[in-house]
Amino acid sequence: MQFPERSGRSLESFPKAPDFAELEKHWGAEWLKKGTYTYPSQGDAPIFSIDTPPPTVSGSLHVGHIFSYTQTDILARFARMKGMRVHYPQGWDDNGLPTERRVQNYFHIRCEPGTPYEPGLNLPPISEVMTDKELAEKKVPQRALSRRNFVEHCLRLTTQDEKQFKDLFTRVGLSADWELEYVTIGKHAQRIAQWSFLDLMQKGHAYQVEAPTLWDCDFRTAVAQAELEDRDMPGAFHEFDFEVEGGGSFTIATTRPELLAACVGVACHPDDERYKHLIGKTAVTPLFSAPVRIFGSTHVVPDKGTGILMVCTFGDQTDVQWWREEKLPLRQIVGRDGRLMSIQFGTKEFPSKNPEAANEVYALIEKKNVKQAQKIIVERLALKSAPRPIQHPVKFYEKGDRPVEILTTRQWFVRLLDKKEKLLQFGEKIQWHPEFMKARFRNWTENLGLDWCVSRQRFFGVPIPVWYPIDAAGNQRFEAPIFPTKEQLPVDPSEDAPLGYQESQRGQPGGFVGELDVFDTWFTSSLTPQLVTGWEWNQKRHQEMFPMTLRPQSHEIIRTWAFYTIAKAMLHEEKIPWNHIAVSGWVLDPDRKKMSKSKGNVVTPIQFIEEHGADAVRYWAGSARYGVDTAFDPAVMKVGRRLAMKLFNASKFVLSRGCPAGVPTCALDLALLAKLRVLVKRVRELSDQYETAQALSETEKFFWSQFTDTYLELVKMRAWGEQGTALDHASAGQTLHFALSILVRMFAPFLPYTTETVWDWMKRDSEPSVHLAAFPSQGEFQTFMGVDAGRPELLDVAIVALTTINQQKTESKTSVARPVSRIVIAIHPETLNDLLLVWAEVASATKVRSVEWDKNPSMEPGTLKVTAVEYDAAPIA
RNA sequence: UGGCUCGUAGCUCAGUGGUAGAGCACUACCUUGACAUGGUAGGGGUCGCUGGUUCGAAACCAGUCGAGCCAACCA
Repeated sequence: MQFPERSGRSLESFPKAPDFAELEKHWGAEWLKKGTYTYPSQGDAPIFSIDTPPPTVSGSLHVGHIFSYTQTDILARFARMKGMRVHYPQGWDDNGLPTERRVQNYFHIRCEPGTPYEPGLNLPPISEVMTDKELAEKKVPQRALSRRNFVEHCLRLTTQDEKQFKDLFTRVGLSADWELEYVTIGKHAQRIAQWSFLDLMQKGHAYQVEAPTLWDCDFRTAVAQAELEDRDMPGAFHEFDFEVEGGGSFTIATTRPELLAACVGVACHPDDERYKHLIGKTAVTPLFSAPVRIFGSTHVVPDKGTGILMVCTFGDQTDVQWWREEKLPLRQIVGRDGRLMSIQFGTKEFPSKNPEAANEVYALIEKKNVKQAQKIIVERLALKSAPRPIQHPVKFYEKGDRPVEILTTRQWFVRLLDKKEKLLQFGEKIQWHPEFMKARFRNWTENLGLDWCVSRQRFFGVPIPVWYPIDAAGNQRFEAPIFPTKEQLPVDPSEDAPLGYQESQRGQPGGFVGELDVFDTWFTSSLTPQLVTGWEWNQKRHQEMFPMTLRPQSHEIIRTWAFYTIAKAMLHEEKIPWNHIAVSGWVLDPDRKKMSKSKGNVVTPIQFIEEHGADAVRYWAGSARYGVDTAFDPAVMKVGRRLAMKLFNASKFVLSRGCPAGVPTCALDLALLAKLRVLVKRVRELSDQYETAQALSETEKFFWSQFTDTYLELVKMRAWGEQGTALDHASAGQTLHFALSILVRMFAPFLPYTTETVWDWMKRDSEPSVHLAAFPSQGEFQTFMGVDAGRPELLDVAIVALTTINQQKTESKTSVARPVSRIVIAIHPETLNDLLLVWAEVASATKVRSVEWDKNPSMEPGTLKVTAVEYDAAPIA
């Protein structure tokens, strides 16, 4: 079957130079209008569903967003062109601490539950009211708002931010289906998250407990293990003596002397000759004279500090472990605000052999923060030596400014520690791209130390759907929580009353109280697959789409997002959430540091889209392999722009030639098609394996080295109809149009604007967008030209001849357009036989009028050498 | 301390057993009827280092140095 006949289009009818900004605007609107990327909910074609990362809506975008989201888009476009039904939603993660903090700063407000609700309150951004300088000088406190007012302001700002994100994502050509847009604070997301909780409760995976919990004193909330990071901080060993009951003493070393009042035990290694005689005896703390038990533990490292140490509630996680194992008492002194609480020595909880002295000392540190308390305690202690400064890693909440404390609080947990093996098995069932990223998941899962704490003492989040009854005596009965029904969801227990109660019973004896905590933001984020399929609220779609096809994400959140999502799918349905996970690398600044807002090295993407065009920016993103960190380099965008420009110009040439009726018959044309056919096969395979950067690289290489720089030059005269027969002319036209159609579609996933423009020039009215066209296939070649009769080596030898003669001209410092009156070429006889089949094209492209062959069997086959050359006139001086 | 990744041209990166590659940058030349946001050519690398396997190693193995990430350690 031939390529349909059509006449050429005059060159003047094409735009002289493309205006990328204009094209982006035009096609962006057109695709939206025509629903080009709308999910086809009907049909038998396989589904390609993407669990897109909802970016944190924090007001600023950087090139890293564009980088990874474009890589996903490229996969989506490949799948769509391969005939799959692509389900490509885009969500926004607007629930959580980063948003809360941004809202606080933006409006200069804070949430103070209990503040009366002010209907219709609509504060302007603080920047419109006063300058940063005024704000600092006047020390204006943040305005306290009710939770409802606060959440309203959060929503106002996130809506505004989301529009910015959407504009940028649209501009860069993401083929997301905007009808599937979602937000993680929306009603639907709340319903999904709360249902997840109820399901976990019912299956016995969730529990609440009053237990040591990681706590951030600034945000005043519990945090999870996955949200911690180590920071290297200065500290100091302080050495001082404990007395032993019945005589004797020993010296302990600690970096946290301020916790002395919270000391509940002393530990040494059971084999340590220096201390093992003390095991079982009772020590007495200095200053507070509290009796504490001395015990042995193999966890103690004898050559660290003094080899004997105090256990406090709680200095670190080892303390928690010892506290549990040794059943030590609880003496908590640090409060939720990071200050020392009021306590009384000489009580059952805080025993002391000298309560008066103890209380006197404690009065000095009461209500002080940890740092101040340390200073005071150190001054009072009889230190054995000057504090010995050290540099040590300290655990911080990743968004916090002070080290986390460990406090005993009532929190909700999801039980995971007993399911490590199963989680690992589920991780194995998923295909990781690249494969080695699976090791990060494995590593994290194997080393998991705590169950997942899912409750947060914050305001802008999904409320935990629980109430607690209040008994007749006015006690809250946490052990008897009341849950909503599925139909009630979503609920806000602080505003809605549970079934069977009236709102007036809130806080009353015999009534109820609503849970105030909200979920960890990952609790909702880990449900994105359920959220986009609809889960219980769209069971048909959920059935056909779960597990989803692909989760794209970056590697630093494998331990959170990927991990929790896998855990949730496993706990709820015993399924993996997706069949593939593709992990993108990071964008590094030129010094190879990760770009991040806190480092101030962030590059905003819009300026690069303006400067180089969206397709050029996409080219940069598409050039990077999955899992590989890439230094930010605008030079790559320039290359992308050059490619787009070349595609425009080559298309103009081809389309200006017309496409006469006929079939490809010339050896050169058949050779090109044979090579193109191999490329198509290769690129289909590569894209199936998520190796899209390689697919782009090979397509691009072919385009430049086999098509524009060479074939187009060789075929020109024949395409103009100035060489060969009418059949030869038709062969050229057919080949050019067919090859262009193939190449345009192969570039379409990478350069959607450029290719759509070219496709628009070449397509018939009835044909759809290039992005809905079929990706090139072997079958298409079969239909077009039947059996593959092409000999690829003929194009190779023609290119070698063209290059060699051009090289000769360059060495002569003359124009390549200069006619050659006579040339002598040394060549292997067999190579000559091939070259003669395409010599007419080579001669016309190099303007050689007369050639003499020096057949030389000692020449390397496939090469040739110019031994003499004469030009028409003297070289230009 | 353990796990993973990386080390190739001035720069950004391809290349997993067979004569070291691309683009950018650099140099020279050329306005030729798709394209000067172009074209034709050119110079430039002991593939971090040391051993080993192999006829043959940038690639495989062992070790080593350096960089990054994830975790462990946190008294």
